[in-house]
Amino acid sequence: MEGFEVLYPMGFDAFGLPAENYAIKTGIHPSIVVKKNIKNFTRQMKSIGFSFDWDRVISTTDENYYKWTQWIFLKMFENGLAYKAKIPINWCPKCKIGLANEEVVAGKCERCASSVEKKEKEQWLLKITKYAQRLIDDLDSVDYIERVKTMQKNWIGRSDGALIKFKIQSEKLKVNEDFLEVFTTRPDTLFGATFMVIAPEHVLIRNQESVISNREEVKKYVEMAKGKSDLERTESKEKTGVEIKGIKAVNPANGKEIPIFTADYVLTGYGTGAIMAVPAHDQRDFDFAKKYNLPIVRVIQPENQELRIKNQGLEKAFEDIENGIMVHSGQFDGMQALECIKKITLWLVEKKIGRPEVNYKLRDWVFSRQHYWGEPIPLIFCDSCKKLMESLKFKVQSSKFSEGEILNPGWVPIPEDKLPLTLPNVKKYEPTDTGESPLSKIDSWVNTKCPRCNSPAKRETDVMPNWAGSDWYYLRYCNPNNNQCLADPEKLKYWMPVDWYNGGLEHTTLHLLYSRFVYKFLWDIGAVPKEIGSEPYKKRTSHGMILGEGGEKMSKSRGNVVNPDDVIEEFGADVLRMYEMFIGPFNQAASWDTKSILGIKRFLDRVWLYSNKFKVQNSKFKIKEDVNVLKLLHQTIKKVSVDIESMGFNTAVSALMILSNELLNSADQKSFETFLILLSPFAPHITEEIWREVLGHKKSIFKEAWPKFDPNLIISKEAQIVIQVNGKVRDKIIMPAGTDELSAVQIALLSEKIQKFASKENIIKTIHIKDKLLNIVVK
RNA sequence: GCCCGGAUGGCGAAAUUGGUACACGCACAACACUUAAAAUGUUGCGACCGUAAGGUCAUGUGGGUUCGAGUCCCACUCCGGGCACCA
Repeated sequence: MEGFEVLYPMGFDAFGLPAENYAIKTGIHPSIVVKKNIKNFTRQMKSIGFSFDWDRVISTTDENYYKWTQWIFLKMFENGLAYKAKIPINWCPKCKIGLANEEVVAGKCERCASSVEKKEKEQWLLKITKYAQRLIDDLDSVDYIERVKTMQKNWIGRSDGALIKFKIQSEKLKVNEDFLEVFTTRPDTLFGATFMVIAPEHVLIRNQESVISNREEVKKYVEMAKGKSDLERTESKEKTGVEIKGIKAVNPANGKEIPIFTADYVLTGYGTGAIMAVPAHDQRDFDFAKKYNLPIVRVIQPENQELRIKNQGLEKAFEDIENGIMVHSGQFDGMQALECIKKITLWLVEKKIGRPEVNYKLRDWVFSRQHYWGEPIPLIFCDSCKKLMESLKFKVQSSKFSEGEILNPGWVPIPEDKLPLTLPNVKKYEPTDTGESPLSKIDSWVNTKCPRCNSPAKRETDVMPNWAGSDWYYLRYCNPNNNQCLADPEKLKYWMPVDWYNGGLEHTTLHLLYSRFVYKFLWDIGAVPKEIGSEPYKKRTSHGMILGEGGEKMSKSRGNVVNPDDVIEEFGADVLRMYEMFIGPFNQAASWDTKSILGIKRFLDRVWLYSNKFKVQNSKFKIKEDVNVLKLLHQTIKKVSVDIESMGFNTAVSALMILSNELLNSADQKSFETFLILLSPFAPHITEEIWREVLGHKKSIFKEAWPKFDPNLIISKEAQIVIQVNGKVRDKIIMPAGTDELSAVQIALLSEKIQKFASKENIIKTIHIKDKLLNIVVK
């Protein structure tokens, strides 16, 4: 209605666990269920009146779509961004299947309640960490709600610090044998490191096994830690750990021997999987030191004398680096802690015991799933190619092999012209008892020929995670049926980047970040035209969830699901739409309340009733234009226009109601029509009906131009000034617009109500905000 | 535990940058219409004191900054989202 061409697409992304689990339960093939559900969702969305472009619908489970999802994976492989590594999966020893995190409830298998273990498995990973810095930096160039930017930045989690080497020596031999490397953001606290903690998975435990004197105890602890998820390991308030006896570390700053512990609050995935513990200045280390009675050495003192006295008790770690002075730190004593970070890092480099380092929390993306219902990974493992690669060793760089093949010897990509690699039919959808995908049971599919050397070879049987399809769908919407490439570059240039992307907040760190990564990769390799820019989405907003009555998430098991079909049946689609918009702020969760829906129904009923006056009296029904109503009408045009842009739908509806309360007594046809146009995006069905059938217009209301407000009609000649005395409201006086402070005070002092509290004599000062407020401060 | 949000009448909520707290709607009550009910319309509706005029107190809790705080700062409580294999 404002004259723009708008691409507003809808599609279906149905690979993943829910469809697969349904198939396991019912034996119906996921593709059949997915088709059925898509049909139903489409019918429902159409009945609500969404203005999607139904010619561009895509489905990530279609062969013609996932052909390109597989193509993207091949490109990543080719460019060395995909690699195989051993990654633990959740393993249920009784069911003999791998479990998703969601299927593990409090460390137990959701189906059989036995304890879940970690099992190492070779899986494909994507090097998203290579893009970490760009994913942070480019956030400055997009218009995302602040909350989303913050969450992404924290998730990627850049920290600047230092890598420090600690020598390890066996207690008996006193010989330097090994070393432990730690990453720390606080090298300034090095002198305060009184012990070290390593993750239970740390290689040091294996490497030093022969000299560890309490081997059994350590092993037991390591086993126990295997059963816990990262979340469980870090969430427990009570820290646990075991000292690794028989070896010690040496603090390189002061040469002191310090004990080494293993504790599950240190994770392998972050940093080096080992930390130097500085109990005086880190709360977790502090709690650990208290529990195991370890020395706590204060190396930073509060600068402020008062704070210093308050802090002497050492009941808490002192983490305030901004206001700290170094103590007990040799040549660094007396320095500002903040400044000391730089100095001590330089010193580490000089002494060759450390160096500056940037670390990210972000981990590489595990891209394998041992399931059936996903895109097959289009790679083939060939033993003879592997042997050839190994024999070539140093010559491979100048060879015909891609980076991916060099990185993953023996893995050969399927030629692009053989895509899509379609999912074969299976009879059973459960993963196998080895933890492999059910695809591994289909010999005719697994056994194949190497596309490179024609030797017998085997297909990869893992499939891709659900995210794979949704990483690039915005590109496909621009050109949904292209068989030659992802999407025609000219079409991409026309539509991309996405102007406005709305989605749930729960997608902020995973889907949103993954898709930005994949887009950047495609942009780097030229699969997406350079002109579009390095970010796929210009603007990102998020909506809240509609909860069931009583504030709980709608779910079948709770029996509180509201079916839109029923609401539409009883009240109509427009009432449903407007109720959801009116329910509360767009970005906040809201509970469904069937009672409140009546307000919207009454509102639309009144509109309908009023419109019929124009019909009955054959358009002769006419009332003089009322200046005040006209002013309100133009204020509402402004309000509704602004609110739609900022997604203040609840206040836009409220503004329309306020206008209707005035207008629907006295409106002439012209004003009423303007009101209808304002209402049309909210209630498209009823407004179109009135527009054409009642008012007799030939063209659709949606062909009308969006109304513009007249600024002259909004300006007021008078203003109500709130008069406060000492900040308390004592009177409200109407004054001519633009009254200055002096006159306002004079007028205010004439008011009896004000005279009770203020007079010329006791005024200390006055604060005046033009046309709004006057505050008189008295003694 | 860590990261990000939120808390305002009986209820959903409003309050564009610190400037009239509770707009709009629901529920409730009274009245009108009706034989009656529903629907519709009109009016009232934060708490306390007061016939009223008016006053005092109120935006999760406790402190602070300010002429003035729902809004800013500090500490805390509770609730929601995320924590990498639900998507």
